[in-house]
Amino acid sequence: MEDVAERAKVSRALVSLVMNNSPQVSEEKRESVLRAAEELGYRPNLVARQLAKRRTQTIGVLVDDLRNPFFGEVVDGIEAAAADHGFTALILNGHRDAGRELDAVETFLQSRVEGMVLVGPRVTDDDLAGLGDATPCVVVASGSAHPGVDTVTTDGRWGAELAVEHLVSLGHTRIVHMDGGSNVSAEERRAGYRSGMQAAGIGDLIDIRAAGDDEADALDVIDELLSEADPPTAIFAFNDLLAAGALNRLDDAGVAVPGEVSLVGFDNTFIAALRHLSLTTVNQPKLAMGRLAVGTLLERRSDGSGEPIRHTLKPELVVRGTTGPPSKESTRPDGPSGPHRT
Amino acid sequence: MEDVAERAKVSRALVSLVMNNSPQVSEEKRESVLRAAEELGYRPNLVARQLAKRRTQTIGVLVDDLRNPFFGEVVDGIEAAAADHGFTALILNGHRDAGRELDAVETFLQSRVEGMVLVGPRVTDDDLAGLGDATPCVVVASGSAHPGVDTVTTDGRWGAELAVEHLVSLGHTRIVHMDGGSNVSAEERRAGYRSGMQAAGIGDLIDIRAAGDDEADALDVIDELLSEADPPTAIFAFNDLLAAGALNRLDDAGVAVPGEVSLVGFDNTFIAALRHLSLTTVNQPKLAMGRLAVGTLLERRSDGSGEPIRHTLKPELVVRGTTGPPSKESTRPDGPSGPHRT
DNA sequence: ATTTGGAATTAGAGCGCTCTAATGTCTATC
DNA sequence: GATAGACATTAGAGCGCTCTAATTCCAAAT
Repeated sequence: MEDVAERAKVSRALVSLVMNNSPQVSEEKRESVLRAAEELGYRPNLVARQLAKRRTQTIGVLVDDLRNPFFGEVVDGIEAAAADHGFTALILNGHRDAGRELDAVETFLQSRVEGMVLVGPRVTDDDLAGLGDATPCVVVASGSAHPGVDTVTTDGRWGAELAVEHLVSLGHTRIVHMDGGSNVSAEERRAGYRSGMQAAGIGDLIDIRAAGDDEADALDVIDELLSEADPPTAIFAFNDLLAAGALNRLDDAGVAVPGEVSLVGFDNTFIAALRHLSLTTVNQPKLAMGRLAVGTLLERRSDGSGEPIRHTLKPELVVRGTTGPPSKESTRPDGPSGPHRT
Repeated sequence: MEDVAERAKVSRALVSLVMNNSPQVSEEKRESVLRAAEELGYRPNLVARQLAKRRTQTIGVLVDDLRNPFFGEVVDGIEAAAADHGFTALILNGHRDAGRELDAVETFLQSRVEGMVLVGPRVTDDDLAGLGDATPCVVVASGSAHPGVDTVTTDGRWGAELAVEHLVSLGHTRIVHMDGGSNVSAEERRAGYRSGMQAAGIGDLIDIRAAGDDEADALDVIDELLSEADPPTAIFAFNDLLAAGALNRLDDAGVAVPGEVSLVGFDNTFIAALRHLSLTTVNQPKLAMGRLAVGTLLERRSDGSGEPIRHTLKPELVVRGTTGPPSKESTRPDGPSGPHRT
């Protein structure tokens, strides 16, 4: 910069003004500075600028797992919205691990991001407690009750109820939920599954199996289910990836879907839409969630403190090919309408 | 920091030493500084540190498309290796657009990353020319002839030959290649398809259709192929996503795979492994490529200049369920062995 | 010719840290 | 008791930029 100033025969300050294209610099000087910069291959140092400005124009984006296409889409929404407002999104990967997430958040804080959005984080509210105050923070897809952070979620409970309702309307009663394990969203969807079952009068058939949120997590559970005397006629999986894993295993075992078992996922990632999977699932508006998250962040920045913002979007059911009526022999005599007593 | 120093009754310099856990500070002072920092909620400012150190300990990672699971896995490898060496990976998204990629690279440069790895970039060598010298740069998966950048690729030509060979060995001759359009890797795979066809003595049947690298890019091409008088018995797609799109469309049209048409993808992303797709494809060692890229970067950093490094990994064919022998009526009378003359 | 006001330009301090060189503090040595 | 050497600590400059306040410049108004 010094060199540029010298070459253009102006002061450092003037170079700075040009670089920030301030309107109050004469055309003549502007050009001469630009030329000098060009000739010297000068590239402003963002680090120094950030320090001097005490602004980084940066938001931190923490992603739970880059391999899950769900997150890719949310991040796309975030980046687009961030760019619209002149912010750069700094993406870090949580690798499905709360500890690494916390490290990432610490990195964000030390990097002085002007806000951060955590997409599907696994950290607890307690962890969040110490952090949310340092900089605005919005949690996407996971939800949080911590008053210091805002949230953008889809109503997982509602979504789960939709799934159960759909299965029930097809005639299913023995509906198992493969849950999300330690995933933060798991509880909500579990609750939706429960209330859906209860609403259908089959609360006594509630059957939840601990699974997870990755393909591999489905394998053991499916094996277990198939080995049982009275396997379910329908499975509601925590997410699409888990459902895909289940589909794999069911296929291995020669179980027809939806002939013998119906299957519902969650997220509506692009893999669910693949014709050959054709997975019935619950849609989350991923792009919109990303954009909304950034919107919320900026709102909070200007607004300062106040009540935590809780955006809850309504998911919707997307019926595809993995759900159908239960096969004859596995339907219960009294059907799905009346509650079952043992 | 000032405050911490004051509170701990030491100098700013000492606080700095503690924060970088230098060995040459007494246990007593260390604890008192740590305590003061804790009490004040002090968090070192990475931006200032980077400026003062004139090191950022950061590498820039440019990803072509976060939605393609291929990239997610490569990035996982990069991050792991970067972390091993004390670097933070700064991820930016190219959104499948050369212009945005260039912006991202400019951001990296201004942020003074100590190296960058471009994963599947679409920028041309000319664009790279001005940038590679500013900081070490390795291109992954796309390849580059520019002497200023190193590359980590799989041998796309070889992979394409494997695919063609496989199809030929099954008895196919009318093998169409749906190419990657403007994707940088497209040319190599095209060349492999060509030489594979020629090696099999069916060079006259070479048939390349411009497609792309996303699911949606497959639709029109499939429609076109199906409307032709003499549709192919096999399709070799640029990548898994494109193959998945093709599969969708073929399914729509009621064309059996592999009954009527065989299909081969490229990348071996996790979607290819889904049983219901069961896509025959060409594997790229994604994690290894990521790690290797970082290794190469660090090598270059210490080594300084020299010959460009070109790591070329051998891909391998993964045979799954979308390939089989051509149906009787569509096999040519003279079979796949002898060249065809018209 | 002098004043005045506005625009263009610049000097210089400061952002929060690190780093070198200098200083201070001990113990071991003669 | 003086000196050296090792270690712990600190002063202060500097990283590359921005920002405020001050200065310079110039044309219009007096």
